[in-house]
Amino acid sequence: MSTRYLDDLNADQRRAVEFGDGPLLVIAGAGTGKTRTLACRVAHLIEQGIGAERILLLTFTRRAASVMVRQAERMLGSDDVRTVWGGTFHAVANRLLHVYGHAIGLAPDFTILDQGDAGDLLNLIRHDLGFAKAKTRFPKKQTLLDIYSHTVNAQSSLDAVLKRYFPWCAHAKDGIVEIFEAYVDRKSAQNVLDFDDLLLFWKALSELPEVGDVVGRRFEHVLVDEYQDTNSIQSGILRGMRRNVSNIMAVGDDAQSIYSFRAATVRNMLDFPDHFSGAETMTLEQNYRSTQQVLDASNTLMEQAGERYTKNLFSHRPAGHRPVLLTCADEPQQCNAVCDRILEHRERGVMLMDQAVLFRAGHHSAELEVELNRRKIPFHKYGGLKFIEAAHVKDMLAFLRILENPFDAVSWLRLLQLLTGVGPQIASRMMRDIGVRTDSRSAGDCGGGRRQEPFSTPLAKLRDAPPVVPSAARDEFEGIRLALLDCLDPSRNHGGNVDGISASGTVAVEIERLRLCYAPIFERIYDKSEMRLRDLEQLELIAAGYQSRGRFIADMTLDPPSSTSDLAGPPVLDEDYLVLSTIHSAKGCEWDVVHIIHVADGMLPSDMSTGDEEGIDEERRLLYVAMTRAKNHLYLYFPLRYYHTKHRRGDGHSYAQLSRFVSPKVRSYMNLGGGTKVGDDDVDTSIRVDSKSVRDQVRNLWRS
DNA sequence: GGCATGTGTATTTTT
DNA sequence: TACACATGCC
Repeated sequence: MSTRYLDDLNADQRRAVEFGDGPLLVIAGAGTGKTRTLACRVAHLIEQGIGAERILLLTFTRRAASVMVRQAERMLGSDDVRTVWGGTFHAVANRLLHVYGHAIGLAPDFTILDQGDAGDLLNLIRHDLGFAKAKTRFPKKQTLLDIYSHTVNAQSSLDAVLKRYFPWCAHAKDGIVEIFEAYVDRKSAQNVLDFDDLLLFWKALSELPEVGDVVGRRFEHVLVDEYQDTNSIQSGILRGMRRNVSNIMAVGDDAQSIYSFRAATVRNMLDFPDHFSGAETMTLEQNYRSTQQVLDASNTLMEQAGERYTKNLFSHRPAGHRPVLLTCADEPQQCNAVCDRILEHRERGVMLMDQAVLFRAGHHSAELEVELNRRKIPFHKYGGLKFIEAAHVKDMLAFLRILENPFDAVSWLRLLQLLTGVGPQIASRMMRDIGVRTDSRSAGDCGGGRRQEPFSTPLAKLRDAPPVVPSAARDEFEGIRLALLDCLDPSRNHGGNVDGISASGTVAVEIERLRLCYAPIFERIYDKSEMRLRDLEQLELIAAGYQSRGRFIADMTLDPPSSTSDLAGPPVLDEDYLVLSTIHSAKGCEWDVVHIIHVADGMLPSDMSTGDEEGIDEERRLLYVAMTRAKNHLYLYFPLRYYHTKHRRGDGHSYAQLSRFVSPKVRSYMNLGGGTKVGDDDVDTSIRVDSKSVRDQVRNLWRS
């Protein structure tokens, strides 16, 4: 028996791995080997004779799950581990609901609305109910979705959510209620679930008397990563899942809780002993990632937090370099400084892949990206706008979603409106013609869990009694119609659509077919269609790896390709590239060299979050997360001056202030430096004063 | 009435 | 840059 992997653990980690039955909470600081501990736990459980398929490993991203499974695989030297149920709450919910959803009246061919789709649906309702032209200001689709989502995820009343987080929308409460009602109805009529529904339905499922027991007992052990970033509904799910079997291990770090906008709450960690009786708690404090210098600065940062945290990380790694705070004249200089440092490290042998640039908001890297391109430094960007959010990619997925779920009105609406002369009204009429209901009354019978035959539904009507089409759109519509029908034609498609499993390679074939009819529309609507066409080819390439259309669509929705340039061209294996990432997306990652840019008040903390203490505390934790990603070298960059063209006020620039988090005490653990070797004479340090008016001036940049 | 087109404006973080 | 809204065209 090869238990060699246990020898690599320290005493605390080992206790966690070898913990017996019952609930366990592990408080694991940054870089304390959390991932390895979880992976070992998985390996250990399997070695103890627990079937891999009886282990549920809930992580924050799909990638985290697969990393751990691979590690466990290596430890055991076998691929037994593959059948572990690993993934995000949402992905697991999707999988379980396909199996057990019928128990709560869900047809198994439901499709999932991503954030954009959900917003579109809300917007549609907002228009239908006449709130778009109301005299009083009414919340927009994104705000509506945020309110809805927060209410669901925090499991709290609409009143409370409005009052606490959206006070400026409180006046519209009645209308919001009306919209939410319709939203719920329409989703059910269309056989679609949004992200929140996945959790909501899973929770309901887990709480059912009989099926809930079956679902819960299916898993002997439940392991949860990043517990500090779970929300109330997720905690409810876990309690539902552990009514009969009490084995649960949750791992988290209260100092790294950065998802309160998704209603995540540290309370889940604090309340763990109440939620799971008999729970034990352990703490991991030895950091293996960073040098003591990086930890000193990070620990000091957290000392200022409103709440005191009990952990203090220590490292036994040999002394390294002090973090560096670089003051730059302005943003262009910041870009130069970052590039210079990156290349310096590269020349000293640090691969680009072992370096990362981190920032608060997706667009903070815009200028840097231009400079990187100019200097021909390859990079992949994580977070921010994604491949999947591009209009043309969404169009193609809408085609596929209609094939999967012909009642998906959001997708129909999207597609039909691509046609010339077809807007919301005509599209709705056409949908009614083929039996896709846009209102709240259910069209198909979704109860009973019986799968719809592909041709018993709108697609049959599309084939046998096509709707009337405006003449300008006739040709293009006919193209779409034939393409959709071709995709479902058994003679062309190796048996077509049986139980959602199409014959091998069919999804890719479908995309290829659909692209034919989409191409002319595509070229009419979008410019730069060359670039966009490549995206569609890429989509087809990804689809080639899938057998089931349903799986493909679900994966693209729940776990879309995270890096924009992942898809830019054919992947070259030994290609070296720099990582750009939002801090949120950098969670759980580590790099040899970390560059944090825009460490200025208004950026970090974001002035969107400086309203209350809690918000500011979370921003501080964000900087903490960013800093603790560094293994050996940590750089913080701060531009003194921001140029702004948008609000033409004064001379077009204003002075920023160093982030309030980088206090004198924190600075005392850093080396201070100018941004660039060239052009330092441009820096007028005398201007850097603690003046209120300066601060206000900066704020005016983003406000008003 | 309904759609295409132009203009202005606001842009955190993600499953 | 993408979206919401207003205007003008069929």
